[in-house]
Amino acid sequence: MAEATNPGVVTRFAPSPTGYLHIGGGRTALFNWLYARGRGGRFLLRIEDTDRERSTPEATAAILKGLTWLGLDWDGEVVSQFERRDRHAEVAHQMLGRGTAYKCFSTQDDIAAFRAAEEAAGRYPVFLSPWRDADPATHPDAPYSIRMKAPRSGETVIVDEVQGRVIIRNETLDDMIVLRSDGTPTYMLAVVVDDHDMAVTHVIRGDDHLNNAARQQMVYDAMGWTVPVWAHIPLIHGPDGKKLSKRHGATGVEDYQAMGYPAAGMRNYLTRLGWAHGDAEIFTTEEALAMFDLKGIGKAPARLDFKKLENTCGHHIAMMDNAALLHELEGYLAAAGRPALTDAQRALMLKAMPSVKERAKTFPELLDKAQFALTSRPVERDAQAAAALDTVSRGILKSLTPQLQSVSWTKAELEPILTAAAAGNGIGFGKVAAPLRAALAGRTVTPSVYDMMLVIGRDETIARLEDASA
RNA sequence: GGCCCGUUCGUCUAUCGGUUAGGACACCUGGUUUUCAACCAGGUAAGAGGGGUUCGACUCCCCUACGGGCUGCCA
Repeated sequence: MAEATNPGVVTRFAPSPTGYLHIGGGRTALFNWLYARGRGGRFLLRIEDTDRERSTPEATAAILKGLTWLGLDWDGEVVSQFERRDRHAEVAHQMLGRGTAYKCFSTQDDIAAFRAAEEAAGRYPVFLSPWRDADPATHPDAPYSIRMKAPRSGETVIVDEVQGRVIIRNETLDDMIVLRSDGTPTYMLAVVVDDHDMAVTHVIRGDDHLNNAARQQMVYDAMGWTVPVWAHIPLIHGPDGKKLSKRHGATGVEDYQAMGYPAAGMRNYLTRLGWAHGDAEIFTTEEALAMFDLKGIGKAPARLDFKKLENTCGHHIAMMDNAALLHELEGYLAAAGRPALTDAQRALMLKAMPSVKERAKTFPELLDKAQFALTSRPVERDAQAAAALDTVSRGILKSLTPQLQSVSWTKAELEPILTAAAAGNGIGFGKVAAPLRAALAGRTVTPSVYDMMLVIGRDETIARLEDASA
């Protein structure tokens, strides 16, 4: 273990339910999960659904589905941030009582006017509320928001496990609103209250929150709460180095499932993207759990590389258990909207697995390599296969069938027959293998001819040879 | 505009002041082979630019360039 186990660790993943689970979010969740689980700690899930306009139950369901597919399980119930709004408001009022927050009667129009005037003058200062130090006796009977009374001088230091010491001068930060004039909490307040109440010890999230951390830390301080360990990780970029967006194609975790990448491979790849532990490249989830630490996270944004993703997935498909592979393959079929396997195909697929899994990087590829087993007579032949079945070849295939009737169906018994056929016709084995592939699979690129014969069995083999030589 | 973060082979990265700058993916060459894949052996390829500090900088400091983020009564 890179670090001692620490059952006291509590991490969380806190997405906004405004779409499906973004691949970057999936990686953030994975890092949190690895960190907590690797230390015997807890991993919590909170849905930040305070934006009622954009939050949907469908999005929440999609996020849970994405996490589940990735194999990331969370402890306890999923927390809805929206449902905790009363608690947030309570804390805002406690801040008022502590003198660390104040009522602000400036309207949004006032603020907009202030900003417009400052910008016109070429300045971009923070908004300073005239109500910050106002005598409560002068408070009008009007709607107000609650603003944090942030320090106006000095600096806030964020000690971050990834970013190091980040110093923000307090004068660059305004008195952020913690409770809106309609009584609803803002995100900045809600995250802090929730993380505190949920006893989160390590906040591992995208570095787009790094600046926010300073203001959030002020809330911790204002309430006298313990600040969690911060770890702001760089975002993932597309292959062109730009922030990952729709135009890069796949951005949702569900897209990757539908493209046929195995979850174990995704976990490995995503773990390794922006994190390193020496030369470790291909590892199991158990190994990742043992190795993962915050120190190994890089500060620069990483780009998605599909070639490496595929290579990583190929290793995982090859090392996966056949039955587990079949099960996940069926999950892929459903996710991709492809027809499910019949019982017969399922049995054949399982039988074919050892001969195809070492040559596939994705599920579509696995299916394609196993096409010989999943297809049924009459076998459809592509152009090259048809060309391979010339008159001479058909004659050789025809001469083969009687011999195949009686041998025991093992590679050891089959091999002498085929090599003899080649030798008898004065040709290399490759020249016999080509028409055999064409007859058995309808293609010229297939797994080993012996593997195919053993998987589909004697009767099917003979029938296909007869079809081809007729 | 202000503030914050980043920059090592094409890509992911190792290095934590002294290395022929290492590994992986990709790519190229050769081998193996029953086609393809896999596999084996080689190879091409890197510390953004400029100043410092130091006996010595990829490593520490400053500037510039480029990229990203924040700058909401969004999250």
